[in-house]
Amino acid sequence: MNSQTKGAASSKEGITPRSKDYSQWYLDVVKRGDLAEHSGVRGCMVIKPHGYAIWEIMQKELDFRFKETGHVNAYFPLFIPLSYFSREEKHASGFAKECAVVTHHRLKSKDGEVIVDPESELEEPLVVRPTSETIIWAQYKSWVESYRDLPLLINQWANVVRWEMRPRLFLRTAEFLWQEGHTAHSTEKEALEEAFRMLEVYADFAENVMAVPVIRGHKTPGERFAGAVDTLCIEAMMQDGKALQMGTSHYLGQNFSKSADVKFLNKEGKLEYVYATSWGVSTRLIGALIMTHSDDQGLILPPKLAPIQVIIIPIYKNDEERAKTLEESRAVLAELKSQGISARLDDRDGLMPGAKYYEWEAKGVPLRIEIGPKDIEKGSLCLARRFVLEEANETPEDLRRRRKSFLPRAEALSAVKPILETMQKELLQRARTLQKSRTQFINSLDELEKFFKAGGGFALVHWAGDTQDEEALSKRFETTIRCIPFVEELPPQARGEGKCIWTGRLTSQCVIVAAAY
RNA sequence: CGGGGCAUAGCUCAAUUGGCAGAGCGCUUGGUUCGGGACCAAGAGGUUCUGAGUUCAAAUCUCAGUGCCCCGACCA
Repeated sequence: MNSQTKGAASSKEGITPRSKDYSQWYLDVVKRGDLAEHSGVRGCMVIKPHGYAIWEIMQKELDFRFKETGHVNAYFPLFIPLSYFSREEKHASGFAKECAVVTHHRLKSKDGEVIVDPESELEEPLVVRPTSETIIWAQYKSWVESYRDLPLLINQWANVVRWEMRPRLFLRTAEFLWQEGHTAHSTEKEALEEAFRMLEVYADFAENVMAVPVIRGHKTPGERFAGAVDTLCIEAMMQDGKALQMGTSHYLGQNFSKSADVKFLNKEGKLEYVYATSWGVSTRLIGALIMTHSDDQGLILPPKLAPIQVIIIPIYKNDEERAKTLEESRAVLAELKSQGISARLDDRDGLMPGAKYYEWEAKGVPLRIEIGPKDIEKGSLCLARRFVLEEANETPEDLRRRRKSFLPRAEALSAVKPILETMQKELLQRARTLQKSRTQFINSLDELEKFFKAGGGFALVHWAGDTQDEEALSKRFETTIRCIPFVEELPPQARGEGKCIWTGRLTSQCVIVAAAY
């Protein structure tokens, strides 16, 4: 109970999650945003239509970027024979504690109950994939013979199961949806380039579609993916100052090709093991979206990810007005659609307009258009934005007023697109400002302690410790080393040499320490 | 998997010492309403998580089980 939002982000800014209990706030946003709920099935969640619509847009945007970088989609089995796991030891032990295993294939009735038929036990248990490296590489063995077969650039959209003990909607559930790319290359250089390229695809998506600023970096050896030579990641800061890993891209070296025995003949006619990468992002991204942008009114969606970008609310007192405003609403709807904007008309009768405002705000719709008799009379439209960037010294009332604007009809219609674009930009800008304001370069353990006691955020520290030092640091501050940022990501004072905060040794390596989800 | 808490209408929760199963919200129907969460009236909705025990009597007490939430360990 000490990871609250006091400090940097205060509720007077209207951007901050209602105070005391960030996780309660999070659940509230998920619920009122109509995104997902826990199902009765242990650790699993139901993604509701609105939440799934967001995922579909994410899929579309990501898939487009994968195709642009030369990848194709395929699909591999859900079940992995247990023996496949024993081929890569580190990988197997990394996932050993969280696997669901199928051992039987039949049910039968006994005393009015349905039981697992003990006679149907499988000769070899099947592991429900926690990730697909092993089964995909078993397949690649028969696909690769020559350097001419490379590179193999394949992605799959799938569900995976990791038997986590503490589920949290979108952030950590027993089953989740994701994409996993698995590529094979003829040289180390090319594979490394691929790993970096895909990390950049993720970073670009996070920042330019999700409006979530990220730090690109390497994981420390202790945090590396099981079986990887190097793990690259993007880390984002949530509104409470905690970090969330949004995506990873692994350089696997020849580990998996050796364990699956995938060799190719190179141009010189020599037999060589292929070089591999894998990379993935999951529905956790939706959790990141929620925790980055939303406020006490509920979800805020960046326009590029909003299944509904504009909601039209007609206002009327009687049948005559109803007919008129609905007619105008439909005309406006058609014009927005012709602009390629995703718009919808809320023509439900019997609900007060105000009730609809609250509902669509909680669902994160970026822009609302109110159409009443007065607008029709004046030939105007009322645009109400879900989010505007706050100005210095602005009162909440001013802010609320500024969210609404009344414009002549034609002007309003041509303002919609620019407003959406501005909102997209400003959401990123606000998140970036928060991230910067809570990122601090720190060079003593005392200061580090103060920093986390005061609410925390990203601490940039010089680090030369090993995995054991890392564990000790984690225990002491209840934080982890999130990543070793690429040099370009660092502010000037964090570049170059400095004393390791833990061992005192001189080092040029700077890391981010933070509490994490 | 370890520590703590909770489980009653769709949701949030009441129910005094063990004594008739309740409210608000939501839902249905009708009417009046509609520029920031409307109002009135009528109505539907329950195996009080499951199983056993104590008792004249259990939502309430006891035991066991299950599920959920919070904290740790683990994690995309």
